[in-house]
Amino acid sequence: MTGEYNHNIDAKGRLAVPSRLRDELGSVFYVTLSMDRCLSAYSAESWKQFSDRVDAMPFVKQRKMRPLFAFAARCEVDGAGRILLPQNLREYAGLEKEVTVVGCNNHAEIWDSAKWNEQHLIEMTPENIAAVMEELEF
Amino acid sequence: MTGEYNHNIDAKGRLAVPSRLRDELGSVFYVTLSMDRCLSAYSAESWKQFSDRVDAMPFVKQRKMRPLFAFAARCEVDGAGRILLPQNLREYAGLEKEVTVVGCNNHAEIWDSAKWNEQHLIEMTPENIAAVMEELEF
DNA sequence: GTGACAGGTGGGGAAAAGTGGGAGAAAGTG
DNA sequence: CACTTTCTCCCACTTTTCCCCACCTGTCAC
Repeated sequence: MTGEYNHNIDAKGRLAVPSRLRDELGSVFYVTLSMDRCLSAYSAESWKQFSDRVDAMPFVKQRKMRPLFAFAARCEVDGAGRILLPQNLREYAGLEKEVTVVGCNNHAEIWDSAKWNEQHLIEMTPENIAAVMEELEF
Repeated sequence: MTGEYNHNIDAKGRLAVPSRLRDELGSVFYVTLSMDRCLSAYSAESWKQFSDRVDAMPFVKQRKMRPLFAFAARCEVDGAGRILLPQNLREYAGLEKEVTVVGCNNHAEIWDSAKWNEQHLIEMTPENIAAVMEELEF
């Protein structure tokens, strides 16, 4: 998944899934908390991979993963290509109205646009790109 | 199972099963004690897995598992999608009226809402999420 | 320039979920 | 055996959700 997409959350908490990402996310996918106070969306397939992996962990370690499930939402896209984001997730990520959806290879991230713009500035410098490629090792 | 759901226990000790979890828990499931003074609900299927596993343990070890069975309740959901929580379980978890049901991948947890809100604050910080994902290596 | 189409946005109404309470059945108690 | 208490099934009400339709806007083709 690639690209940056600006969308608005409407009064009911609905967010349009960018059409370019719709195929890759599928008609039912999962959204959960992520670092940097943003949300991450995973296709049903990669969510299953993830949850199977947690299932295989020892009991005590499973408990630590609790927040990732407790605050995850199973989202079904409606006829107009939108999902309903639960209020607790919106609050966590500080989503009010303007939202940026960011393609991140195996998942998509959902940011408050203002917050993304800050992050964006940091990440989009030649210096940072150089640093990133340094880490690539191939 | 995913998500956070707030419900009220009524005067008769009944609790509505969140509709999003109903399919996964099934029409008959098991509720028992858990850590952190909350209750855990397991689908009939995963309860059987669990009890089979205990069955396979050496006798002396089985005895230690006794409380998990002694205080477990087999719950049947009624026509309105509710279960009846036995008083001893409610007392253990300090459930009065406001209750939060939390999806935890392979089971659901039932918390007193006030207690969950405290836990919630700890688990839902970006720092904690970052630490959790660190452990995942996903 | 204009029409057609696709993507995105907004809102109303039917359906479902959640909540509360009453009456009859069952179980426990003196 | 009578009485109380608990459980369970049923119905009614309120709130929320979600499904559907309509509109708006930008893009592309002609």
